[in-house]
Amino acid sequence: MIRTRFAPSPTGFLHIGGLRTAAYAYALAKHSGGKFILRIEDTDQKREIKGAREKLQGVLHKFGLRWDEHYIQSERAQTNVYKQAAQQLVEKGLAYRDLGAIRLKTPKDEKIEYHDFALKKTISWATNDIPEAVLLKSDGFPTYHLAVVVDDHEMNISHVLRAAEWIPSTPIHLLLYKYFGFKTPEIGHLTDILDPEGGKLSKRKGNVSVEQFLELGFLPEAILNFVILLGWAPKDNRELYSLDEFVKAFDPAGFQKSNPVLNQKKLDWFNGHYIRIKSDTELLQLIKPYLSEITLEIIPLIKDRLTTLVQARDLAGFFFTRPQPQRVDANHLRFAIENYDKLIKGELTEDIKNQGWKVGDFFMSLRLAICGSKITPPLTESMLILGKDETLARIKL
RNA sequence: GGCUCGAUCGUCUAACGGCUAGGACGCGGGGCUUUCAUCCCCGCAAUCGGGGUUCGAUUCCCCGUCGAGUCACCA
Repeated sequence: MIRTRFAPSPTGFLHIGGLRTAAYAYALAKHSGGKFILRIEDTDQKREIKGAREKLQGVLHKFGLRWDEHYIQSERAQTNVYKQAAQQLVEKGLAYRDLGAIRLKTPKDEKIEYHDFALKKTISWATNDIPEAVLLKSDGFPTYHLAVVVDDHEMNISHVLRAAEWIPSTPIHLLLYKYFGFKTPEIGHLTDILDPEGGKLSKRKGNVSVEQFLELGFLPEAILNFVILLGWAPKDNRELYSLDEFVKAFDPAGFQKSNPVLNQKKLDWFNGHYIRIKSDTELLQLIKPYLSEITLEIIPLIKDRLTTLVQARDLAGFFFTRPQPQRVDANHLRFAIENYDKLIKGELTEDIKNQGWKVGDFFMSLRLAICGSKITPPLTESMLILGKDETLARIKL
């Protein structure tokens, strides 16, 4: 049975690349009915951030990524498993003490290699190039290298899937598997998501945290769909996937080898798509956090116009807040007031033309007076929702 | 710099060694339309360079170039 894990360190937010890693590991396991494990790698006490773990779990849940088992390394460290493992290597002469820590011993003039199931390639190193990495820190906590090898073995992880930044430390792990006599799991490395400006996606250059995208009003479905297609593609190039559909279609053969660039325009497109396929009542609930006064009758008017949920404020805010008076042709407004009933029935077009006005100009004056913007939902429907009194009041201003 | 990985439209990508290199986003044009969108139609746009191997290279090999990652008692 395939058993995968997502092993983030709780740094306070979930990186968009981390979400992708989790989704791939989840799909890899679930595609064949395996188990997906969440392991919190918090062995660095100095970087401990309170509440980060709960926050991370909450975000994962929003995406439907549910784990079957859950471990916390700092808790496991208290059982001394890592300390004993390191001790064992020292006794076997495969590691040594150095300034209060324990370091790995690396063999001379040998070659070590593994086959990467995501990169679909065998990668090898000369053991002389492998650093004598610290295994156990002087505070008694294990480093990532020791903890990951011990835990993946004890938790029976069959496939390790992680970011490409880990490739250089893989030979250290390979050596440890060998030294401990553990079976080496299948190992796969994912591409790095690149920033449009170049280089690895970083906080500096823009949004990288999933929470941030969520706050801006991107839907989990859209973020997930977008991110799984950065670095993975099916043979038929299908683009729309729910999590379950992705799990069903998942195939490691679809992993890309070269680093993708994050293209926010595509995310926008996915988000617009997922907003549009929501029911009006679902969308109403989703928009409320951004515009609490929003009502169901307004939803159909703005649904096709939203890229993100937060935009509902700009698009529908005028329903609840009178706009600043705009400079428009007073004749247009006067004519609208005099013919209000005909206007909202949509029967005023000919009369407008007979006044010698362009229909578009006339309605733009009204639009500006009522909504305070040139970009608005359909005007007549908006007037109906506002009601005669409020509409006329705004025109009279 | 050492080590490691990578290279198809601007971006995400498809193409058992064999059609006019396909799709999507974006972009341009058009249709619909009282704005903006949505929706529909059309279009622009790519195999990094040089050598091989082969009847034939996007695809396989080598070199170069470019890009990325990593070189902590952080993960």
